Amino acid sequence: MNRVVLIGRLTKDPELRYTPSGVAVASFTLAVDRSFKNANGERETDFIPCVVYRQLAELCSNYLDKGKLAAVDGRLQVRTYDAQDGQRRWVYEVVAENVRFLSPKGGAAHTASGEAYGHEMSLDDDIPF
Amino acid sequence: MNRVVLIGRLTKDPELRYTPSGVAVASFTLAVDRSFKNANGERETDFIPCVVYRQLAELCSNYLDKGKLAAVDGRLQVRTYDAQDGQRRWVYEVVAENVRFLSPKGGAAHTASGEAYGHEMSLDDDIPF
Amino acid sequence: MNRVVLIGRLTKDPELRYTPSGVAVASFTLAVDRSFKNANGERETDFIPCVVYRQLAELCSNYLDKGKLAAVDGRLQVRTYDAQDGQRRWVYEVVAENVRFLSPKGGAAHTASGEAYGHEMSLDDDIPF
Amino acid sequence: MNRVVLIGRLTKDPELRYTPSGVAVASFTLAVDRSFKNANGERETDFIPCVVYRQLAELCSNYLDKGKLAAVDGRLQVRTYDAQDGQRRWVYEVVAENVRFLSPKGGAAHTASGEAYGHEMSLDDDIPF
DNA sequence: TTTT
DNA sequence: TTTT
Repeated sequence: MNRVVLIGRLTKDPELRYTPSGVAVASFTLAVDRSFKNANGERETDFIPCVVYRQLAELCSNYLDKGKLAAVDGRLQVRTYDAQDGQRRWVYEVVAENVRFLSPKGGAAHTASGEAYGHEMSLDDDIPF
Repeated sequence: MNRVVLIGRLTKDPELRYTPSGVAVASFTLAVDRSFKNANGERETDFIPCVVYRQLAELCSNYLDKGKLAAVDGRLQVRTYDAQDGQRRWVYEVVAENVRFLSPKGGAAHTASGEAYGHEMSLDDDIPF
Repeated sequence: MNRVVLIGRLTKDPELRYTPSGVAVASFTLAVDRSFKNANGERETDFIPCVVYRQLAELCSNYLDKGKLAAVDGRLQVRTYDAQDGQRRWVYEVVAENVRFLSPKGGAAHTASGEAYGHEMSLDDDIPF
Repeated sequence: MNRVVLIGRLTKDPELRYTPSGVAVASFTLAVDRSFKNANGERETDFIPCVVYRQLAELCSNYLDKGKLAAVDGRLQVRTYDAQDGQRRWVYEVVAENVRFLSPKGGAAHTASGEAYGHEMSLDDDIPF
């Protein structure tokens, strides 16, 4: 079991890439405010990297951009790689399975279509179970 | 373990009540759209009753009203009662521990303060752990 | 967005049925203990109905039975029906998308196979995204 | 909003430390199996660092050890620090707010008390809301 | 209609 | 008893 739900704002426009086999991959970072204040009375923020695949990646790339609010539901994944300094490094990211666009219509991201705002996007948009 | 996260719109203004001992209790129903379409190509909606206690109840009563979008994080609770026809009946409701107001500022609900929009409200707003 | 995660014990053996079109449907109730005690110092329990479809239904029917511990990850759904007294009634249930069998091997439920204990069962057991 | 639920096994015994001000802090890593198989038919595992504070830290330190199964419910937090090579590095960890011990009684971890197995431990064990 |  |  591995479930993550986040609500936050994109720190930048999503980056859209394609795997060698042609699968769309979008990545972005969510700025997620903590619900409590720290010892200095400040509200801190966690910056959490997210990845999305396939059709949902293209939707995110079309409807989300810097500053937009989104909810992400997915799982926390850890990848490992060997850095250029010869050290093993870890990458933590949330693999989003559903994304809900929460910023109201308007702004560049929404000129293509207003439809996306108002319901959740998932990979299996027509499959009840 | 019992965790629920919902995003939906209020079907009505919240109802605010007080227990005999003076604890504020707000209740409202969230209309939560399903992320998939049914056999007829329609997107169905689940209407999910939510309750909130104490200070958070008063915040919800002030900042939320009919049609507003909100995210709720809490637990699913079942209460039982004996109906007037002598039958045992069950009440299912999500007891919200955190609520995030997602409707943009403006509208009657936000004239009192613009501050609530933009961060999550929880019962322990200053306690890090 | 509609996410539910529960850990609890089955109050009975699961019931396995088939829809007219041949889809397997398993249903069971989870007894989920609250993490806090009530005013009388007692730990209360929520009894939460769950449904599972397709292949996962058959797995649950094979590996779960009364008293077994399980984790369920899914969504909260509300169905409506007209009762025999002419009244509209509501059914709340968690539609499980993933189930993890948490009771240790042994007992009748596990004679068929020991494999299920130890990893989560989902509807798309071989699909990474 | 920032919610994480994990079920996995401890890769080692938890480490218990105290902050200068005397707050107990337990840390451990959960090995969380993915629910699907990769392209080579193997089930991969995510190794996810978790931290727990205060009384819950001491409970974890007493009841959990290497190989034990646990469910964790909390939030994903990112800390930043400057490494000895002068580079900024990020630490991702799940701050557990509730922990449920899922390994059956018995084994060194349970000689102190059998009570912990069977219900969830949280920081506010007697507070209903 | 409830489990350990 | 249902929201956009």
